[in-house]
Amino acid sequence: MSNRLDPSLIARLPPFSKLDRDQITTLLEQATSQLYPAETTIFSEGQEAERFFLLLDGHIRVVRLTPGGEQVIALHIPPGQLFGIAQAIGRKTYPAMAVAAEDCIALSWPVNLWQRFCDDFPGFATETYRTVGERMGELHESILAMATKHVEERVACALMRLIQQGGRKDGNAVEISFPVTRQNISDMTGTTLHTVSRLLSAWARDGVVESRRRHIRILDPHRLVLLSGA
Amino acid sequence: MSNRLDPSLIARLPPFSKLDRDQITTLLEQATSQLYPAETTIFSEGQEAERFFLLLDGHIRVVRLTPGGEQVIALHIPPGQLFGIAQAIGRKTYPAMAVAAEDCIALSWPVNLWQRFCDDFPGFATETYRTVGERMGELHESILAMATKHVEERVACALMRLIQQGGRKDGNAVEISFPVTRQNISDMTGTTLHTVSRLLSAWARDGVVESRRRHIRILDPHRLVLLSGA
DNA sequence: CGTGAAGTTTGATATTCCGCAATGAACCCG
DNA sequence: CGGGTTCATTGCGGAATATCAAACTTCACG
Repeated sequence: MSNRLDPSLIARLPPFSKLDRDQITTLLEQATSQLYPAETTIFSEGQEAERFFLLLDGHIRVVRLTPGGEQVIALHIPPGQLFGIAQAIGRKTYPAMAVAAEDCIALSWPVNLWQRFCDDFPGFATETYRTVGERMGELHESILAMATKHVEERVACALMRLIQQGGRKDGNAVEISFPVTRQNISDMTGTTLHTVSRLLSAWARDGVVESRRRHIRILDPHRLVLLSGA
Repeated sequence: MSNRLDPSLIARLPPFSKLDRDQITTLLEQATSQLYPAETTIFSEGQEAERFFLLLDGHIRVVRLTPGGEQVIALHIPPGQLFGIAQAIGRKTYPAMAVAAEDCIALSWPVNLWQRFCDDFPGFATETYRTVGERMGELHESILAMATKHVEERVACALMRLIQQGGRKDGNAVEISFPVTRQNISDMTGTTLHTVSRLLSAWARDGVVESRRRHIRILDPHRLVLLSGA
């Protein structure tokens, strides 16, 4: 809960990019900064939405649970984005669970500041609604993929989404910059970790990917696109 | 494009329920009213969002198309709700296609009035964001169902969603009040019309449903809930 | 009416993918 | 450095569901 946050941390991020130095300072003074170790649950589905968050570093998994205990990963939040913004969609409770995919640092503010931010900070409201729209687009894409594509294509799509949000380029290859298990990928695509494992093995044989435990590199992104059946 | 619209048409609908008579009148004077015959495409995915809509009567299917020409029904819009509200999610183009599931009547306004509505009409912005939130919730549910449930359960869920939005009660039974084909249901659930047909036949044998061409009645809603694996 | 189009049913066959089971490799921590 | 835990691999059999094919109903419309 440091109150020595550097304005440069957030000055360039879209929701705040139009603000002047003073506004940024005000904003930071009211913020709480916290480290969430990997696999921490930041908030749960249905829980009262008491704060909203800005992810500074790391990646968040947005997860929904079934009554039967299975889990589905609906989205990933990349650094620099707001999350836990139930207020933006007229809710008083969080619509899903947020889990730190790796060690994460996030700022957060109490909900009662939400309206203030929207009113006082030009571009804040607009940008958050754009974010909501983008996430809705991603959900749409997921549904489309689940409804029309075969497992192999869906898994390829999932990998592509992952590298789009957390891809470290390395020559021709791309590595997913945060830890991902086979189980995680199966939770994104509605399959089993077995099937994912088999697919990755096959792709590794063909030189499309390479994978260590919890880490995946795509050696031939182009071939992956083909496999995704775009 | 009548300008003799009765204020009572919309005065009670959530987005406008807090407005006084004069405001409603102003609002209606600026609106265009139009009939969209069944199966009409009201707007297409990617198209410039020039107007936003309020559905007065009928049901809308929100559809996405794959490059391969398959279609997926992501949502249904019931009467009384806004749709085509790309502005609310920071977009300049419609994110999906809207098709009239039956004869529909809708009001629409040019986008340049959107900001005015948000500023001038108390509750309008809030209500639209609530709507966006609800639709996001539905997309989440779809994803959860597609990822974790078997076809039979998914189809049962789809029927339940349909009766929730367009269900005419009739004693113990419920009838879906607008036309639905096997193909439509398969487009909602990511199956084939063949499988849906088989399931409905089986359920009809068990007395759970009854169906004519393009119309489905649920005779035993409780059994359907069980089949949905809630 | 009669004809065609759209929607539905059903069977037979094909295939994908899951579930189960067991082994093996990588990592953490004391 | 050893022991346990988490994560990954692989084979096999079987169930769920798609695909193919054909006949049948219902309806709209001339």
